[in-house]
Amino acid sequence: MTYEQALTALADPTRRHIFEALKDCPKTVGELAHSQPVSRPAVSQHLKVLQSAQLVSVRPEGNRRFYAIKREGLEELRTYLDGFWNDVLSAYSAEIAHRMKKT
Amino acid sequence: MTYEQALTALADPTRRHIFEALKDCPKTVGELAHSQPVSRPAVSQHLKVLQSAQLVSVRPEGNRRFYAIKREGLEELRTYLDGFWNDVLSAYSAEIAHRMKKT
DNA sequence: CTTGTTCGTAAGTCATAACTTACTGTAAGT
DNA sequence: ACTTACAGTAAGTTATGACTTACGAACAAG
Repeated sequence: MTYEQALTALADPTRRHIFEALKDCPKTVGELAHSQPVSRPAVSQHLKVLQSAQLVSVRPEGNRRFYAIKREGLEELRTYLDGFWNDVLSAYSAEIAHRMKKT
Repeated sequence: MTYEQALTALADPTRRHIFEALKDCPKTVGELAHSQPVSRPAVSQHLKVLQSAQLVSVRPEGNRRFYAIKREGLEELRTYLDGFWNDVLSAYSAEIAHRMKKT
C-alpha cells in the first residue's frame, strides 16, 4: 500500500535530495533547507509527504526537530520491486520454455 | 541516471498499471488501452515515458507494436535502492557504535 | 486504388502539486 | 517579560503533466 506513496514521494527531485541528505545522519529542518535551493516551509511540506510515505521519522529535541530515514517505507518499496522482478524473470523463462517447445 | 526517470515514470498510477499489465506478456497499445480507463493516445504517451526510462521496449509487428518489460530500467532502480539501503544500514550501525563508545 | 486498422503526434484544456509570503506557535536566552 | 530562533500551517500563485479530440502516417485487406 505504501509503496505507491513511496514512489510518488521519491519522484520529486527536491524531495529525493532531502531524502538523500538524511542518508548519513538525522538533520533539522533548517539544516536541510540550507542545503536546498528552496525555502524552509517548502522543506517542511516535503518532509510531511516523506513522513506519510513512511520514509522519514521525527524526533523533537527542544526547539528543533530532527528528521531521519525510516526503514519501513524503503523496505516496502524494495519488497515490491523484488516481487515484480521475480515475476518478470519467471515470465521470461516461461516464454523461453514455450518457444523451445514450439520449435 | 535513469533511476530518477524510473521513479517519476512509476509514480503515476495509470503508468504503473500499464507497466504491471505487461508483467506476464508483451501487449499492443490497443490491448493496454482496453484494460485502462483512459484513451489510446494517453496510453501511447505513457508508453513513451516508460520507454525513455528504459522500463519497456517495443517490437513492431506489421501494423501493430508489441510493448514488453525491459529489464534495464528496473534493474537500475533496484540497484539504486539497494545501495541506498546499504548506506542507511551502515550509517545506522555506525551510530550505534558511536553511542556505545560514548557510554 | 481505396478502405479500414493500428498507432504516434499536435494542440489545447484542466487539475494538481510545488513553490512563495505571511502568520502562528513553542521553546530557549537575556 | 520580551525577544530571538526554529518550525508548522494557511492562502494564493504558477508551472507542470495527465488527459482529451483531431489529424497524419504506415501497413493490411478488399
